[in-house]
Amino acid sequence: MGRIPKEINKGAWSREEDDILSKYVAIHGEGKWQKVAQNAGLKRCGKSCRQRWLNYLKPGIKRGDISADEEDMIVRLHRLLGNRWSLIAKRLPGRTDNEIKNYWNTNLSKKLQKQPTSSSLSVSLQNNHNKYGHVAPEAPRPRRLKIVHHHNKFLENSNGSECDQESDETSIPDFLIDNDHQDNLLACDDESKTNSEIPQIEEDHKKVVSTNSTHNSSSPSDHFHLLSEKFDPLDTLLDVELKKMASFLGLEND
DNA sequence: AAGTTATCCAACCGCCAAAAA
DNA sequence: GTTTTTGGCGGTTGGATAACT
Repeated sequence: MGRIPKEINKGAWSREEDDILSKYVAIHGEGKWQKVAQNAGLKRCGKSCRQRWLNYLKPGIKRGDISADEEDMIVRLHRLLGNRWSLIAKRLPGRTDNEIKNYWNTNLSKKLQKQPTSSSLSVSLQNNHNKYGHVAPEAPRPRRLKIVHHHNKFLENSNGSECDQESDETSIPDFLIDNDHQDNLLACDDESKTNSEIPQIEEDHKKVVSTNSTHNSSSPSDHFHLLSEKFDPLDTLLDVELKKMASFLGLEND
């Protein structure tokens, strides 16, 4: 890890620090956070700068007022993905993993705990609270999946620039790739939730799907997209995907 | 009004994989 | 091939504030 400067600030960021960081990133772009901290004259470690930027300063970040639809999405995604807050956050544009994690720990976990314990989710939640009321992992977390990086590129490139689908990600199971593109699947669970509530990210997704269909769309992932658009068996598909993921991660018994 | 407890959430921490040297 | 650096992630902490007594 990077060396920590002799004198670093900790705790809440001041407005001045925010301004400095915002201006620096606006000029020089993101990345090389250790250098950002040094060159911008911030007495912060690089990680702190990165976190501040990604969670609060970056344009497009929403704060507070998580809607019922977003809440519903979080619950469903958590059921599918567990505590993969970053993956969940990617399905909720403008929301950060930290915010979702906090929201889960302070609101949803309690809410679900109060509900009847008919679902495995509720049961697992009840069994996984530590002394702070936080949710502990339901199982030993697998190592991070490279798909996260793949997805970032995927989305970034889908808004006009060239797509990175031909990168060396072929070793990644298709179901994992599809798990990163389940907006349709999740949105169509409830007919009352129109697709209009699925924001820009789905538009990106649709572009990608249509792009795929222009060449060969016979891959399993394409079938999945087609299925999710034609049918509405959300729970069944979720279960199937959950099992696939669990199998891949070696968590079949969870 | 004052003290105590509970809650929220921004920020920190440690771990790890990937990239760079 | 090895070491170092960087970036990303989820868990946890602790200060601020609200709610309660």
